[in-house]
Amino acid sequence: MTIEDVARAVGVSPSTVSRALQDAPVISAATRRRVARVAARLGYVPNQAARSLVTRTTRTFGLMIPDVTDPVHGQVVTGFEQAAAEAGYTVIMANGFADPQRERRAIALFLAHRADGVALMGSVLPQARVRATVRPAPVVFINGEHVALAGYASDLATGCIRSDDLSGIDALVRHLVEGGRRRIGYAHGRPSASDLTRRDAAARALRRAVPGSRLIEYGGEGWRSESALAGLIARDRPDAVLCYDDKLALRTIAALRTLGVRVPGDIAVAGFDDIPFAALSNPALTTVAQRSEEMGRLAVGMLRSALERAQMPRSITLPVQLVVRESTARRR
Amino acid sequence: MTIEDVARAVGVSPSTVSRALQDAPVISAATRRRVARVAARLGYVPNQAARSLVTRTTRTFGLMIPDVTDPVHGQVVTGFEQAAAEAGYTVIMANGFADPQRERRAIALFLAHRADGVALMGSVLPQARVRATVRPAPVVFINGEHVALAGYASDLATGCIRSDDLSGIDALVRHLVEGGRRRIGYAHGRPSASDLTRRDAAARALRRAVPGSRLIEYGGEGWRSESALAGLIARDRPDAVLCYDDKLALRTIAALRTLGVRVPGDIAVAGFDDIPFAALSNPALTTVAQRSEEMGRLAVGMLRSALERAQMPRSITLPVQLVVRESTARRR
DNA sequence: TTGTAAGCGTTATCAG
DNA sequence: CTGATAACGCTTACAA
Repeated sequence: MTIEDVARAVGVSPSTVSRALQDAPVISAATRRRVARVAARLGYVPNQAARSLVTRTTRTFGLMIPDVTDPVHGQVVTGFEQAAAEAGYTVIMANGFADPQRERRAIALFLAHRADGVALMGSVLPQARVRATVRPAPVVFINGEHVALAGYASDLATGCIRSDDLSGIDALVRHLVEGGRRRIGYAHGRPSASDLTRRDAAARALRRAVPGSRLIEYGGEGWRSESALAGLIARDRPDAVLCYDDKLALRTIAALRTLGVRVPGDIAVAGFDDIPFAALSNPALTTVAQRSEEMGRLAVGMLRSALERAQMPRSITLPVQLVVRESTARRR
Repeated sequence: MTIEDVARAVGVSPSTVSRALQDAPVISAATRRRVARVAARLGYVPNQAARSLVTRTTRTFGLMIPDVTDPVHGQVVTGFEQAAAEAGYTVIMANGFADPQRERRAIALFLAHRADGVALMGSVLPQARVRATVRPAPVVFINGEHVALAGYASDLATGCIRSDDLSGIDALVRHLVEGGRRRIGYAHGRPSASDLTRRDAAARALRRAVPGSRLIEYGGEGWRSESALAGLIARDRPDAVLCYDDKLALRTIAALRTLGVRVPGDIAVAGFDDIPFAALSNPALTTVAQRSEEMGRLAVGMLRSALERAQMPRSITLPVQLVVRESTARRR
């Protein structure tokens, strides 16, 4: 079923059908209607590949995420996909699993499909180099995880979106200290730039809030299981533990419970992200809310304006919000 | 950067480059190497659109899910995407949100992109009609949700994948009854075929296990918020509530907790799906484990064999497994 | 083993 | 307002 079949059926030329289907203003209303009717009856759907070939545009965005299974990533995908669909773009998706090899493969995929734009979430690749590879298509980075980004380093000046982890962690630490917690620990997630960034942010915030104190670290390089981590924490009995993210916090709370440690009675626990289950856990989890879905939408927005204005918008840091719940409640 | 540029740079014809890059056996090893080197240096990536146009195959699968945000869907996507990548397929993704209109749009998208195969998760559209539309590309349905599928009705004979909800619910009900629970309720999720199926399965299982008893229903048509639902349950005080899925169960437990109802002390609560957070909740959630990731992989497998053998494999019902945790523990 | 040429299904240009 | 016609970038007979 090609445009030619439709043309024959209507009794016009292929160009007329093409124009009619694109609502080109030159076409007569009558023809447009006839063409539309016949095309619908025949179930004709224009071949995107053929169209892309000539228009040199695919109306496709490539989206790489580390792993859809993570609730945060899922929300970013949702926001991205919806915004893309609204703008008439198709999304091709690939999981990168925070692995350089797989990320490169994902990018090659987007290149092969000539995606009009590319969004990379949690990419561990060097941003400038990626941009050079994907050029001329615009690339936006969402919460980049390239090693060089750990700690104080910063994203490229344009096209990067990230959450304001520093403020989030700072608010969290202040909240903990105000609650009378002094010995504060940080539970490491899998090694990553953002893990280090959050750890550093916590250390600084703590030094500021409680002069002379030092952040205790759990996990990190020699990272093993959550239960091992919880064992460490249970033995050490800090006043509070700040976890890399909500998933880890929830697992830690569960593991502590099996060890007979009460949260927040014995130890306060906080997470990061505000995933849907943070509010449902028992105790409900204190955390920092990231605007994940908005990040996805924003990425599409940046891509579109880069395409329209031929210039990538400046990088942006989204504000986060401290969400205080039960897991850090003051000791009775 | 086209195949012609590469050809010129190497000093051969475009066809030679094409063959070399595809590892066609006819090409000489020397040429193949030269072409590969130059192509890499130039950063040449074949244009998929052009390729599809002539090969009449896109190496692309369309995947529709109701909403990636749901953990179960996320796992299906992961399995699907991985299996697809391993087989050299690209995934184009669209959210259907259990809305016929959006599902049709998603399918139109797959059609436009000439996806070699299509997987629809939780589709609310009539299966046979969808098949007819997408033909000749194969379509697999994962946990179809078309209204006609509610209760006892069954999927098409080929290309459908679903979890054995009936056995799962049955095991759940028996477990509850063995635990001494007699007055058993079912908490409805959003209206859907699987919601009805599970409700019916629960009703039958209960009649079988406790002759003369009747399943109490919470929510359903006049469905409101979880807290309203929890209010209903708290007032009615059944022995146990079986929830449509884990998300609902977790929310219900949280809401009951704020009402001062103890789980499982006062009321036992069970879910369905075994999402990752089911094991972490407090109390840990009794549920039925679905093999979500495997469903995704299986869908790709079915699509591939349909493509290779020109015939869609028979429909399959995946076994599920009862996972007993704290939320349905025997009353002390 | 390599080159030539046709054609995949569209759209854009240029006449009419 | 509509119709020819030439690309778009690639693969694949067919020839050499």
